Amino acid sequence: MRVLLYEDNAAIRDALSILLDATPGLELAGAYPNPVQWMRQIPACRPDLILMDIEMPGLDGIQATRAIHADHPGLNIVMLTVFEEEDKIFRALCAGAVGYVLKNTTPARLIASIEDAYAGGAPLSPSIARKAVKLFQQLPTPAPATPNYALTTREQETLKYLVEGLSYKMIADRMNISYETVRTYMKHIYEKLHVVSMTEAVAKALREGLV
Amino acid sequence: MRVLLYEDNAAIRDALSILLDATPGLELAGAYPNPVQWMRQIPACRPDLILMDIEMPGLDGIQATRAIHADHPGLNIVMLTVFEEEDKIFRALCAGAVGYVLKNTTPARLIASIEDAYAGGAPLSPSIARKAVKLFQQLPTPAPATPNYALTTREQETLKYLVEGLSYKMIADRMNISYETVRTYMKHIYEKLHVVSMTEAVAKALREGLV
DNA sequence: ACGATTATCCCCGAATTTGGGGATTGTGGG
DNA sequence: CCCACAATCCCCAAATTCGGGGATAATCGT
Repeated sequence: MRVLLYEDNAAIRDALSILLDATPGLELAGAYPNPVQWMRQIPACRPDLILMDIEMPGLDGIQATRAIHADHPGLNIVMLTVFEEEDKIFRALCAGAVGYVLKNTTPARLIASIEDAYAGGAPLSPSIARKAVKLFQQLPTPAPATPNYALTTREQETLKYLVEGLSYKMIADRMNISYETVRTYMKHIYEKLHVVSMTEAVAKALREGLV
Repeated sequence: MRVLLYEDNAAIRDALSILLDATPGLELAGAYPNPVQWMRQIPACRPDLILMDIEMPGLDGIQATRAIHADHPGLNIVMLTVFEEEDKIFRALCAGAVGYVLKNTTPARLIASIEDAYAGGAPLSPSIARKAVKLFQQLPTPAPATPNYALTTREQETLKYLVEGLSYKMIADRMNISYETVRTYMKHIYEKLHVVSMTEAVAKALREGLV
């Protein structure tokens, strides 16, 4: 299996080059500090898999992944990075990466991930996998099926203001009713939503689009 | 760790019950042929994790997952099934499952998956992981960059529990730190997020995917 | 016309949160 | 070696929320 490496840090690039080349079954097809020249390098190196850093001067690893994936749909691209932000994970996977491993991964695991990707798997560092799964949960639900909590109009209004971060007093003010009435509505909301605190109510309202 | 099992096939249910109960560190909180009565069973069994079959008479495992996840956002649900269709995988993960393991998994791997899920991982059978990643690539490419609030690890944890609806006391308990420390973290979170109340913090965290 | 529901308001006591201080370790960088 | 910063804990006082009562008036459906 031929591996092409894009990594701007020379020390890391060299270390990985040695590691890859020393591994039986793997062959270092090339190693460059950035993927600007990928259009020439890929045909020249004929890699089976690309290890791609995210932060590189010249051309962003995610953009490069998108471009390469569009041009070579069957080519496996694995992101190799220190970033754990959901945003980057999401964009990298959408761009066509099949794996996402963190740089603190041990050499043995890194090799395993490469082989995993080549074998049709999806190597994701554990913490990454969890974040990726969480991203699904934020997606527009295929089958809405929003439960009916039967909140009255005023209760819904109250909940809306609560989600905006207002306190009981401020809500009372905004709705031109007394503080006590807000309290009453909140009690009803808590019963109907099966929650016992403002935070739970806000979380439930946002997650289920009640606002 | 307490595990609740929903599986309609009596033979499989019994076998898994025995396996789970025989595993050190695991405790079988309950085992039922379907999740119709989950509203009563979950408070009664107080599980840390649920193993959920997909095809069950009475109530579909995915729908049940959606409902349970809406009501108990912090509860880990792992799908246990024979289905490998992308459609079911997608819907299950969107519904709130954190893992998806196939029934041909060995007992040892199944136990490992359960522990993985409880530890905050996302146990996916290899072929499932690849399919899940492919689903991302079919998605539109939105996702603007999220601002960096520079929350420390512990502050992020605190925020996560806050979004789950826990009080300061409960968070202190869960994180094995004192109430006062939680207070300190909350003060920092408020400063960094530019909010002044729990509700605002929760709303901001959810809306900007900080959790 | 009667019961159910909605919208409004009130009290008390207990629990929780918030703001504004301080303090002590340990760690990593310059 | 010193400084910044993360992680941990503490106190006080004020503001806010929560649970469990109760009450009045209007509306609505059968």
